[in-house]
Amino acid sequence: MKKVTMADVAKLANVSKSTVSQYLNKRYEYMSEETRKRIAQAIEELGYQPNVIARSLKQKTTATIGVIVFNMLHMLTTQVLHAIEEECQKRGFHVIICNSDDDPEKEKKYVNMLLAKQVDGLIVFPTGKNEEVYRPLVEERFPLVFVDRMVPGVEVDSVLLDNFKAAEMAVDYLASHGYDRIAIVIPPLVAYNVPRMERFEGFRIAMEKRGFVVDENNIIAVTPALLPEELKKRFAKPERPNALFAINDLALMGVLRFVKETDIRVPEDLAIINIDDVPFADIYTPMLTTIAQPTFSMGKKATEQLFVQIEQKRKEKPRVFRFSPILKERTSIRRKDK
Amino acid sequence: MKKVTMADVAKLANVSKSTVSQYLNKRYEYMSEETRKRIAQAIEELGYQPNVIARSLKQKTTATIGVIVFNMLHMLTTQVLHAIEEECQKRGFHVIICNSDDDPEKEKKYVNMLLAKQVDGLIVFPTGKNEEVYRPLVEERFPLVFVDRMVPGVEVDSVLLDNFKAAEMAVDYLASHGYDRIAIVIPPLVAYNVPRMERFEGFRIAMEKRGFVVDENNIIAVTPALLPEELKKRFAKPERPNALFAINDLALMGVLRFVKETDIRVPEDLAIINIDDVPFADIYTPMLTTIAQPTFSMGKKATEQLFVQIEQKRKEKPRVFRFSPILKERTSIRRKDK
DNA sequence: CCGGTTTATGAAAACGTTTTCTAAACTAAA
DNA sequence: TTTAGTTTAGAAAACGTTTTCATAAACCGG
Repeated sequence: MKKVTMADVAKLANVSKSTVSQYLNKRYEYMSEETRKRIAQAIEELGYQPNVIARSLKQKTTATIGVIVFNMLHMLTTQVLHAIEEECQKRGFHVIICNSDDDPEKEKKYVNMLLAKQVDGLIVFPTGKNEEVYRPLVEERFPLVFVDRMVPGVEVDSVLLDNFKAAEMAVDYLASHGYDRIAIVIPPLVAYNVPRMERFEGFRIAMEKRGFVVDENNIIAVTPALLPEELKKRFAKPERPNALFAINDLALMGVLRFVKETDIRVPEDLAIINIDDVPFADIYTPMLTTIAQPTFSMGKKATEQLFVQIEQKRKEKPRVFRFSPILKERTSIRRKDK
Repeated sequence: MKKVTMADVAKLANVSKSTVSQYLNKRYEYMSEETRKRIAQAIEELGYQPNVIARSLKQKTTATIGVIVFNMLHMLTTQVLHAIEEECQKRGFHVIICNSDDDPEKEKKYVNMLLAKQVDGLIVFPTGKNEEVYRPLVEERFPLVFVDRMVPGVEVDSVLLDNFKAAEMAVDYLASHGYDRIAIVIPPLVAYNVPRMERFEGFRIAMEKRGFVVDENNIIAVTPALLPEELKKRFAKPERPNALFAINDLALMGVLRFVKETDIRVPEDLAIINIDDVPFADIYTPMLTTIAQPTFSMGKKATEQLFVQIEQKRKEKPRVFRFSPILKERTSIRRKDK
């Protein structure tokens, strides 16, 4: 049943395959009203569907892009993906989604598979490794954009949060509300995780700018699962922080779990702020003041940028787009006099 | 650069394309160690990557499946998708993701595009419409499975929550904890939304079984955004419910927002239970008792089932897999004596 | 009625594989 | 040495399009 081909249409319409092809590609220029009608009818009658694969082989273009993400379950991912899908939909493109699970090996395998599949471009939330995989791609001007993270040593159009600003926003907001003992809560620092490093650096710089010292004890850098434990230890020690800056939603969960297990009151005893707007922010008590990422705009931009690369083959120097974080003022922070 | 083809490899290795093809498909049977080595080396030397498109054209199989979801942002979707991706990854398949946005027209367009793209199978979270689109597919035995919802009038392998059981679980749990005035919170009822209807029916039946009457006032069927408002109205009336059963996470959000705006205490004045485990369930105060869907198993099953369809062309009668909900007992419900 | 334009169509060669069938080369037996 | 069988490898025809080029038909002014 699935076997009706262009040749069949041609036969039925009494024209050649070439003519049918013309018709399909809307090259009506030199085609009589008559034939056009006959073809249309033949197509209708046979329920003909062009075989996209065959066309792709000829045209070397697939109207498909690949997206590789390092964490499919993360909300940021979901939202950016949503925007990507939407933009592609507008252009008649399809999206193949791959989950590297933060494993550079998988990531590598996927980019190769996607290239073999002749995708027209790639949007990657990179693990941060695999420099040698991406380098040839940029050399070759293969359409590629990074989102959220970068790969040190590879220059590619990238769509990132302005992490410095986000961190600064956090400490400024806290400081201007009278908090002076601010701790940062962050997963373990690894050099290739650019946003993490940037947020940390941004924090440190903002603190210094404000004249605060960053006590080693106030850098809670531990894997999220261990966070409640670690925080408990920290709060057993003297000079308790009076504000916590959680670097992302996972860290926030750790913080919230910790808070729940103690009798610390928020915001009376402890202010909380974090990066990533979470869906329950205004349902939680107190409502959580967060620093949101403009996920939708980021996904849109990433896709748009990919398409400029796809369309104009010659490419200028890669650009890094930094998106401004958005402060969502709620009630987990309170004016407090020193 | 991207132009190295099998012919090039053949030339360099001094063999014919056929032989290279054999090699690539691991048909080593009648191939000397010698040639095998030469080919391997030629491939290595040229950095040859087979063109999957060309192969697909010949083999009429693309190692790609399409997934159409009606809501990309929903957590259920994300999690099921994650499992699907993982299962496909194991089998060397790719997944194209499309968001119908709960618009039957888009959904229809997408299934046609995906078919034209020659995907080997389709997993759909259907809007519930488009019977006429799916019917021919099942006739033709095209690999297809539905997830979460169904399409009335089309019999297809489906992976669904056991919605009756979920609803029953909710009322049983509530009832056995002494709650007797249970209200259901649910988006507007529409016939083609199968899970919604089933949950509602399940609720009604379970209530009757328990000897409770379902007061019309205790069916809060309104779009989630209007929920806080509507609940406020309901609680202004007499015979307030002492327990709320939210049919899904969106309804839950409405409930929680409502609770936050009033001084009703949970669980003292009001018990809450809902379907869909939410990430903040044990961070919220009180911790939320929920009825979780086994999303991962569902995604896995859907994919497995799709692959049995793909592999064995002849297909027995479609099966509906009902997954048992999982009660997550927490503290938003309390023993209470009448 | 005749060359020269237009206008409309078709033949055939790609695209890069897989696959079938045939042939060459080698081996062992006669 | 021939013969028959066994390995090994290649030629060529697909797969379903697009695209280039040639040419046929129709038109048209002189």
